[in-house]
Amino acid sequence: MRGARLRAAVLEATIARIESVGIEDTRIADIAQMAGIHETSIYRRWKTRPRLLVDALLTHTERSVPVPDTGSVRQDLIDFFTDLAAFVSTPTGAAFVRGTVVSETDPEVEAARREFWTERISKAGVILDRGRSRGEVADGTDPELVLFTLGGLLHIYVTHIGAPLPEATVVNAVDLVLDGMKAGAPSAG
Amino acid sequence: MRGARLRAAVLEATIARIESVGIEDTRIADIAQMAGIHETSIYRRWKTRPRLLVDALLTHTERSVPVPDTGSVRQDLIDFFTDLAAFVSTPTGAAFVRGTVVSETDPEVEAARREFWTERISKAGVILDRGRSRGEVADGTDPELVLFTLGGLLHIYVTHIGAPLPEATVVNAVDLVLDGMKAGAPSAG
DNA sequence: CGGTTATCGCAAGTCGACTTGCGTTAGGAG
DNA sequence: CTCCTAACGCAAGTCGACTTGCGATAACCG
Repeated sequence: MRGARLRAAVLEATIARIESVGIEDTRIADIAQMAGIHETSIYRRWKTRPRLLVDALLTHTERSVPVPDTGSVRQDLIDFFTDLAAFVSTPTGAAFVRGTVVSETDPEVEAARREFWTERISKAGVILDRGRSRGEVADGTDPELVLFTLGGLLHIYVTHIGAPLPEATVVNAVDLVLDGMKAGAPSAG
Repeated sequence: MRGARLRAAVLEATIARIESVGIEDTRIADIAQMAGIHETSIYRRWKTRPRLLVDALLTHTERSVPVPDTGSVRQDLIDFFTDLAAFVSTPTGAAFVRGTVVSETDPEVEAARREFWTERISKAGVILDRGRSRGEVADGTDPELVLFTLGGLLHIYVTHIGAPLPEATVVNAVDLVLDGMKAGAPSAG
């Protein structure tokens, strides 16, 4: 076992461990044993535990960033953030949100984390763009601000509230933000 | 040195260490030495490092939660969150926001963290209440949702973006949220 | 198919968080 | 002022993250 095969095995073992015992009790010694390789190989390739966790979580989540297109900004935003809320409510999702934060001052993890979110944000940006071309959204609206604001709500729930966040909250938040974005609204921006 | 005096000395040493070498390089052995007490005393009283850090940060920040009252919801919100943004941009502030996240699955820290934020949120809630009684804010508005949404924006910036967040962003975010709250707005709820 | 080399296995060790058992003393109760 | 007990000092040890030096080999290259 070496190279790409080893990497795949370790990543798979990492995800398996996170999902079975939680991210806290995921020892790299256990991962190594489960992957059938030596502990040292992990440290030489990933350097630190946070990096391995982020790499595993990132690789495991890369797929499936469905950006809805229902013809309504409101519905698109609700769908998108309901999906995100669902993901963030799973053990893996919560682990990812919190786990990336744990890294603290690690430049590598910092970069990976930023990349992950900015990618998601920019992809979701088309929701706002389509809405604007449809006349649903005011011209001066900053897509990034809207997305970060909505995303921040989910984020603070996971990291500081701990509560599962009812679906109604997403709808309410979208409406809250949306009514300030509608073309007919008085002073949006 | 014992009891309350010991506690004060340890807390002071902890803050000093955080501010001089950063939260990452703050060893409890160093804190013990700086406070002139033994390492064991810290572990017996605080149990874990995160708990000590949170306690120190919390005690050190307890004061000064100024809730503005300018007569305008918009200005009140801008002032409040600009202050919060400033705090969160300081080393201690960022350490607190991120540090509380580090705690992960510790019930004690979880509780302290929740208490900290809910206290702030509830205190700031009067801003919305005053606004509603003034007719600036729609009746159906959920103060908590608004506060968490705005707070979440700051939070995601600190934890995932890392950027200092320009003052304009606070203003824009307040306007974004506010225009969905105004009594004249169509569907705020 | 033989040679090169980066990658891996293995052992031994560092470092910091955290625990435990026991002796000692501060500091309040009476 | 004396006694009592919870709080502290100290030593020794556990555990997991992370490092390092060296021998072994898998995998690509020719």
